[in-house]
Amino acid sequence: MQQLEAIKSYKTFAAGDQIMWRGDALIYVASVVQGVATLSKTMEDGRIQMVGLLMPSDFIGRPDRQTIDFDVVAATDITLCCFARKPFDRLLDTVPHVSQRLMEIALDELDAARDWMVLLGRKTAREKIATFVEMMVRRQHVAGLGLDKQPLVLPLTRDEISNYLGLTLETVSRQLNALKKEGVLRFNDRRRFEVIDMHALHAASGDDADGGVLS
Amino acid sequence: MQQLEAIKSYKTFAAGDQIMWRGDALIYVASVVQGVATLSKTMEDGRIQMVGLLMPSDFIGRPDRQTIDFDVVAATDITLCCFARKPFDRLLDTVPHVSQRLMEIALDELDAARDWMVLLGRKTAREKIATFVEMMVRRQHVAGLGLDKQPLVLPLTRDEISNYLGLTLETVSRQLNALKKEGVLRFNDRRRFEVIDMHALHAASGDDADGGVLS
DNA sequence: CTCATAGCTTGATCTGTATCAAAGAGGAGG
DNA sequence: CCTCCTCTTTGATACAGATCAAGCTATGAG
Repeated sequence: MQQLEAIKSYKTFAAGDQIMWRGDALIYVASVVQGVATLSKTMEDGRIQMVGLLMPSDFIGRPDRQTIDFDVVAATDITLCCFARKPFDRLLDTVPHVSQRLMEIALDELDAARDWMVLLGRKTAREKIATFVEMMVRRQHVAGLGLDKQPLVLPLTRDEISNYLGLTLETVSRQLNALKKEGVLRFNDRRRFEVIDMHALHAASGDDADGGVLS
Repeated sequence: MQQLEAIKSYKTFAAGDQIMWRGDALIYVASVVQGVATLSKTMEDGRIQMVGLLMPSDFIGRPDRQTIDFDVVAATDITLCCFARKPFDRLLDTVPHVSQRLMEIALDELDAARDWMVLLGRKTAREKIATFVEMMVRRQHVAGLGLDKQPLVLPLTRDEISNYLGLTLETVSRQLNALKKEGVLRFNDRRRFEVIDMHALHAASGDDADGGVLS
């Protein structure tokens, strides 16, 4: 792993910056140190679908692939820990443990993508929003913060959320405000919120009871 | 690779048979020799979303994962080439080429899942159907059949297609018949069809011009 | 402090797809 | 050849969410 240390460097981007363009050569791989980035695809006529959300500890890059097929954009100010592609690939060939870890990451992403397919194809607007908020809660807890760290942050605008969930921004706004009115969420400002009724939130998500969220 | 030969066996299933249940221990990995199987997830209340379609040459199984999180069902009669899990895993540790190939497969699936997310989240019913039919054309060509092999087969019922595309069976039926009426497709029976106007089909898919389908 | 602007909310209306309902094939088994 | 039974088609209607259209509210620049 000392070899990895030798080739790493940090890069920062401001909120809104494009980190990589669809079709770009993948000249480095990186992991997110702090901040949030979005992976998204745009159709010819401008319709956008987010296909992933990168948060601290997430990884960008794919062994043996030269390009990526989506845009990567900084949603907030973000710091990446980057490894130049060439030496990283060499490392893969020599250290089996690294490539095993990458396989795990790829399979985790695949599982997440499939869960998202259920959300996009079959869930109602309400269920989509509840699932999204629950995910924000879970991921911000995992990010080393205490279990009762409140308020939490919505790292995306209403418009970005709508592109993640396959909705319009108006529908996102209405559903979020409905959850507020019902006393499930409380907002300090547009970005900062607290979950008042975790049980109701989960019940609204359409997911199996006790997915282990509260454990 | 002789080691792989030594541990393989064939299994067949009839159309409709459940091949693996969600949560099942993954006691073998397999590749599809012939026939089609579906991967799908069912919500508590019965809503179903297909998250993948296995056709000849596709692979089931994931290194280092003990269970799967979706159902695998035979859509047609199907033959699998199976490898017992334990010896297969041992092989992974000793033959790097195999695990590289598995990584490629996982990344291909991830790309496919992300494309499907765009379809589910942003495409209209018409675009979904056109994309699906185009995919059937492409995959049946790849399966070693001549480029002009017609008629082609729809290996799924209208109901199954609706679960793949995030629609209802009625909408699938209507859209398919609309394409027929417009002279884009021709049906011999419910399952066998020909593409009359490939260009119109592609134009209706919502995908970028010339995705290399016709080349 | 004031303005400009990007993001958000809220209301009215429209529409694509779901839902509900019923009847029409096609194939398998007797 | 008839009879189920499953799959499919087709029509009528309902509704969730999109679209269109104002306003509103933070925030950052000047």
